[in-house]
Amino acid sequence: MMNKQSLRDMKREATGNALADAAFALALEKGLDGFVVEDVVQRAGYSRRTFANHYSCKEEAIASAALIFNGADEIKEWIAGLNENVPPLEILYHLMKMQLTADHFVKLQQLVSLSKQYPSLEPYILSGLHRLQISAQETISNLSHGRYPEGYTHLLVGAVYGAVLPLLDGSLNVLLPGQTAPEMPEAVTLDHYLDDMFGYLRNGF
Amino acid sequence: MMNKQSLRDMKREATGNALADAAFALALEKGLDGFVVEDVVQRAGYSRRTFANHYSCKEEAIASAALIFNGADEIKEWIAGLNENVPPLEILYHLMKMQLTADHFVKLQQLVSLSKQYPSLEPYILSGLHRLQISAQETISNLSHGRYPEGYTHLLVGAVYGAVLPLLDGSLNVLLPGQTAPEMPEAVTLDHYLDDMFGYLRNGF
DNA sequence: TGCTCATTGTGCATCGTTGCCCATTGGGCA
DNA sequence: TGCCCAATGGGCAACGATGCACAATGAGCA
Repeated sequence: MMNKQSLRDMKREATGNALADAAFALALEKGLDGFVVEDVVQRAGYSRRTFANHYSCKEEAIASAALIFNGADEIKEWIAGLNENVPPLEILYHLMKMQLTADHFVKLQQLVSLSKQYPSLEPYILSGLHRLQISAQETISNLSHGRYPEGYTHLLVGAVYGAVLPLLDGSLNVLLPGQTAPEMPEAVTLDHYLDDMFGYLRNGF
Repeated sequence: MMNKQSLRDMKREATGNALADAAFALALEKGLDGFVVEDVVQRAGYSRRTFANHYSCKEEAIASAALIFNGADEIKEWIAGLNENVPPLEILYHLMKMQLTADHFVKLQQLVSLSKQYPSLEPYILSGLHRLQISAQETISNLSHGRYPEGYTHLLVGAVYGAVLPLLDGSLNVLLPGQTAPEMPEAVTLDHYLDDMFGYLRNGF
């Protein structure tokens, strides 16, 4: 149940994360055109050449920050220790609960907000979300070895990630733990919304 | 006046320092034979092979911890910005003041204490001190380009480092900033002792 | 004594990071 | 328009860190 990946892989991932974090922070501080790649690598403590080894441009690095989860190691361990009998929908439920923390949700919102201001970010964000969905899909597929109809798990994963989308673009008012006053009558908490959506899925729509 | 060494060199040094720190901490916690190299690299986050790239054994790593100064970067900058007209003795004085802080002095005392318990440490500690002396010697030599008689700067540096030795082996009772009660009548503060010794040197013995 | 096993030493290939190079791009300015 | 220069992209070699294999050591034990 220990670290499945080698020290080398862990450090490469740490490098990419550090660069993405630095790029994301700079984007929030100075806007997309308020800094250059040199600033990113200087803040993260790497060379410009190394940045190019990980990302093709600032936008890609910024969007990749959304793929960095706080409890990443714990999530990986949990996935590695998953039992084959756990229903796919419950895997997805716990995965969402672990990944979509309040902190991470704020980060996603900031990212989407940035992409409104700088449309060039959008394709990279979409690409990042897509990779998340693919990753979840593979997790599900690896555990349910043909025990479900073709396309069934894709449908599930697609539904879940589809349900998350309105959380991001501002079409829903989400009440975060720190916030107290729900001026908007339609405001819901993040946990509430997820539970509602998974309720629909568990009841077969 | 910026970082004179490359990013690559800085990181290599950081690796060696992290390994030395881990080895030193483990030696204090568990004794010299209470841990193995594997424990060191695991604590520092490196591989066993990397340890071998830096140190030939535990003892060497532990002793090297004494060469790690808190304000290392500031010291290097100060040396790099030194004026040629500064007398060698004053260079040595400031160098000692910057390197021999109370924290570092405690570390040296712990190291010497360890070497009493584990004599195999001693040669590595002596080697480390010698490297320090060589380093100071080179700093002095590089700045005083033949403006002093042959051997004169060596004499100075040797005298200074000779004066430091009794501080380490317990033959002098040194009163540290945190300590209040000087039960021993001969107790002196670190700064006081250094000032006295440099007083002798400035007066030509 | 001979065996086992943990620890260490070391050679080698691989990979990630860095430094250096130059070509290209694109915006600002004369 | 043509020029300059910051920023970028990418090839290449050097170097540090890693993984792996294997030999050597040495303590503990049958």
